[in-house]
Amino acid sequence: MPADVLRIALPLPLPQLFDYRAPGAAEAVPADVGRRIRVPFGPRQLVGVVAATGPAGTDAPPLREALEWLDEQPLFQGESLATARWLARYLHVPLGEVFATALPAGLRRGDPLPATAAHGRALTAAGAGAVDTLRAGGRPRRLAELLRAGPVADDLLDDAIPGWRAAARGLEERGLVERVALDASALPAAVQPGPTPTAEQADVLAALRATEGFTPVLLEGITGSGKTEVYLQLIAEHCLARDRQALVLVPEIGLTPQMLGRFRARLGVPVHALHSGLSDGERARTWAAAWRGEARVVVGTRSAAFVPLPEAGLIVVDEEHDGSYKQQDGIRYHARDLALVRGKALQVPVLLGSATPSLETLHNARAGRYAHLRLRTRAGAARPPRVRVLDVRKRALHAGLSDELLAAVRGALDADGQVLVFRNRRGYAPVLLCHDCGWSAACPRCSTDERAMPMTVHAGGRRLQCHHCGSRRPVPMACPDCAGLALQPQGVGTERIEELLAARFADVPVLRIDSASTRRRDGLARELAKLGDGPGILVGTQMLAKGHDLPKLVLVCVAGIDEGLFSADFRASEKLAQLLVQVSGRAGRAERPGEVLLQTHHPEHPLLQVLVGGGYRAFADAELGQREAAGFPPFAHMALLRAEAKQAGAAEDFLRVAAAAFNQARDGLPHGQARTLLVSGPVPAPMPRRAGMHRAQLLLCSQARPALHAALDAVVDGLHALPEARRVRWSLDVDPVDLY
DNA sequence: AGCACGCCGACT
DNA sequence: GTCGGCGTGCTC
Repeated sequence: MPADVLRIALPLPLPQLFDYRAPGAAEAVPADVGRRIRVPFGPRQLVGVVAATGPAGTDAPPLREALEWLDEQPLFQGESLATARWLARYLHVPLGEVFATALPAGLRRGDPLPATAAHGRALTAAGAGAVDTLRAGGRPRRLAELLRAGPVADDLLDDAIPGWRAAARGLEERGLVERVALDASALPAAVQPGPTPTAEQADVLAALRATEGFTPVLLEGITGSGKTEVYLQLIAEHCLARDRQALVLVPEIGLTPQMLGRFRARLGVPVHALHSGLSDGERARTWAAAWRGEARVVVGTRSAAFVPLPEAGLIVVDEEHDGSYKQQDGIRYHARDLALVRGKALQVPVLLGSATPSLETLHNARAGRYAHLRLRTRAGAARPPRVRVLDVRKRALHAGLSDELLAAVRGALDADGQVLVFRNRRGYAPVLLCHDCGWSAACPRCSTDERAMPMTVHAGGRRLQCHHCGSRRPVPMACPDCAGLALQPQGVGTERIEELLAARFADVPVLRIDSASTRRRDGLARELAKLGDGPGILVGTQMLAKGHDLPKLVLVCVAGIDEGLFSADFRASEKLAQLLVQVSGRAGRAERPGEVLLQTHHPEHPLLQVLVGGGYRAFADAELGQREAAGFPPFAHMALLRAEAKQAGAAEDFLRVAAAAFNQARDGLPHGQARTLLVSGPVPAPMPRRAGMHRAQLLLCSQARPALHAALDAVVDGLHALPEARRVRWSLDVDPVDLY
């Protein structure tokens, strides 16, 4: 009988596994599944993960031998292996790409799993007797004195004695100091006591304590109601006290040093952060520490949804509605949905927290699939902000701001308060227009069928930038069409608002916060520190909707949301409502009452009426009704096949063939299911030309998830082999959030 | 994907 | 006369 082969998942956009002989003429055994391995692949080498072992195919040519094992133990095992398989099937992407996405960069490249035991230094017996012989005041002496009380962790030494490593090396050579591994549980556990839970928090905690096994819970709590306090208590009780691990997912801009500090101070165990600002080495170490069960609390952004949890006790998804949980390129997974699938497999509670739950989650809660707990009052003395809609029709506007709004800003500053001015447009002005001939600056590489995309004016009016492809050029001296000198920036972006406010309120600091000023991870904290405690103004985009606490913020002004009220995207209303509620929630967190001004030309718009009159719940009720009537998610399920090509027409050609295949697959479905599957397109993408590529898409929609997935199962693998596929870049987005 | 092979335009 | 453009094909 021929020996079994290794069936390996490789990080390639190909649907199949690749077969190899085990390295060194060894047997391939089932225990190899989940181990990383280096293999030759054509002229290069790749790192793959063993997906299965088994007999080689009958017509198989002689197989190549894999080069080397990279792990003794499988990195994927049990739940993590099952979840990777599930995700590959659900998203219809190759398993190898899921493994690659689940691993931090270092491990993906083939680095060994890093050591994670915390290390420290200790005095040897000889060292203990020799402390007083060292030169007083010198670094070796200070180090030795510090170690007299017992071993000290390396990272604590970093804080205590800068440059201690050189001193330690000297002492180690003389046999006075040694490097020791520290038991994580032996680290000092200085736990800061938390506040006494409010009555509401106590009720919620009681309900959560009663959960057993997999329990999805929506924790709907208004801003300031103390959701984080509930997470902390639950982690302490449900995980740490029972010797289990906790995973906390936060949105990209929610993971601030402030919030990590709070976790660290309260939990008394090492809290591991996982986010894009870390080095590859740090990410790999945290992943390894979680894999070994050493990391008891992991707080991270989207990709942290993949960390192994061999001793899982709880998963928290904070701000579960946040768009940053959905990966928008590569394998397009949703971290919240992944967390739910893992919670089910791991048999642990999954806590979804938000002041403005996504309609998907609300729908699930209402259908009884999730428990639904609420926090309706702000903790402490804080009162909810007063919201006023400012009708600015026929009013004079200065950089888009009305006199009434500016007067309110003055009032707030005079009362020693801070003000946030929110505008969802970056740059100086969205359009540059020639007042003489009507020419406007457009991006040469991006356009819809009807019109080229306008370029945004930046840098105080000196530069043009395309927000779709990023291309830049200087603002021309004269109109390229008529040579006139009447080029005028039209419309208002955050830069222009900043310019006006800085001129009007020269006595206070005016800070603009946007993706440019906050590229670095600590950028936001740095910027906000400039504001201090005194009166001042923040101008910015949705980056300001969450993140740092701003206790002195008394007034939030929302300027120019009118574009958002009339967007074609079916999720635009939901996003706008969430944004308005989130940004409003920033006002008046401390003892001062806050005020919110919504400046609009459409005060009668139903979204504003419902939101201001009945709050987010009323909005969500109304919106869910409309989604149901229109047959949109969460009452239907979608998949979007996107394609782009340099050649005009190639994307459509590919999608036409795909559409035919989907229609054929639909005819093979049971009648009840087939009727619900709708194949629409191919149609040009909402931005048919972007960065020089021609783009089109095909939308699949069904009320029955099984029908949608049956069609995808039948078609997607075959798309790889289509001749039409060779001329295009294509990708499938299951449960798309954006339809473009 | 990424890499090799292969067949047509402007350079030392 | 070659360097290099990217179309096409293949990877256990």
